[in-house]
Amino acid sequence: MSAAENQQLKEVLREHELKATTQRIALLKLLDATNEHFDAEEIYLELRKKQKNVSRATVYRSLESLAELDLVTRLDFGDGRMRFERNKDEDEHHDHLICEECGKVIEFFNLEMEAQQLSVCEENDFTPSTHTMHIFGTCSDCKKTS
Amino acid sequence: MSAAENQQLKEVLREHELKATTQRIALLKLLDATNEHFDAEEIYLELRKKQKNVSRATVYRSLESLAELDLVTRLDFGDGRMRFERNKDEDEHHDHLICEECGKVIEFFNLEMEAQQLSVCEENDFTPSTHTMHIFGTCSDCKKTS
DNA sequence: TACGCAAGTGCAAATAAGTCTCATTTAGAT
DNA sequence: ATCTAAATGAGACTTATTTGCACTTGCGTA
Repeated sequence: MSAAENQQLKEVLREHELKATTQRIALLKLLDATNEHFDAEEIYLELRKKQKNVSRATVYRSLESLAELDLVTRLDFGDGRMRFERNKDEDEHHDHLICEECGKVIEFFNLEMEAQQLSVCEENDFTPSTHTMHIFGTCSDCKKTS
Repeated sequence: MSAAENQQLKEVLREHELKATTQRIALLKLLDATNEHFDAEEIYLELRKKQKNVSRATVYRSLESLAELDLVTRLDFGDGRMRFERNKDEDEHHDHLICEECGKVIEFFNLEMEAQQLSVCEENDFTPSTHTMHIFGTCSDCKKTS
């Protein structure tokens, strides 16, 4: 509810030439406040739970605009729906470990891997724009349980 | 049309405890013969074009069984449909460079990258099963054109 | 502070990819 | 040649996402 946070998000939106609507602000605030990787439906339900009136269509459309402007990132874990994470400031790219049992997502960054990616691109005269590296498997918690 | 190829594919299927149906043989033969990364609909249309009678449901079901047995690999390039490639013999895992302009897919293998992945998994006490590494960007041909 | 209008929203209908049901067919063991 | 579990075809269904269109709202301007 912080007015300061609202104000800041309004500015972020305007800097990117998007109208600062209550729906978009609520959406950004939600993503800012979580470490989870929500899908569109979850975002929709969370916003509703918080008494924000918003429609599914708006959630999808907002996420699209925000992703285009790199304010959020689309994540595809291969299970048929897109997930979204807020692009915290201008921090470094990270990749994901995804637990196939509990769905937990662990973020990681590996400099050497990034370097290898660039070298692969050079070898193939390929100009990279983005990349995704997902490792699927079993997390430590789930190993204990099983 | 080679009877020898048919025979070989029949055996492959049987070794994996799948009935060697004409549909599955045609599907495998198609994937064997191409370097493209077809999606289910494309596979369906290609088979129809070749006068093979097969239904969409069978394409999906066959691809599922074949993927489970590692005879084909599912590829998710994040555009909302799964693509498939034949798992040539028992060769090494490879990753993909995907041209965002022409859709071309270049396969690569990088030993150092695979090693880094394992080390990331260890650091996080994570047991990997599979991974995907996709680099999106512009291929050399498309760079020339633009 | 009120006005205008393009940008944004809500709703419901439309798509798109993939899955499921069930009656019919077929591979392959006997 | 016969039998039966496995596989298939047709189409209905599901789930995620997109779109058309009438209505609303930010926000620049008077």
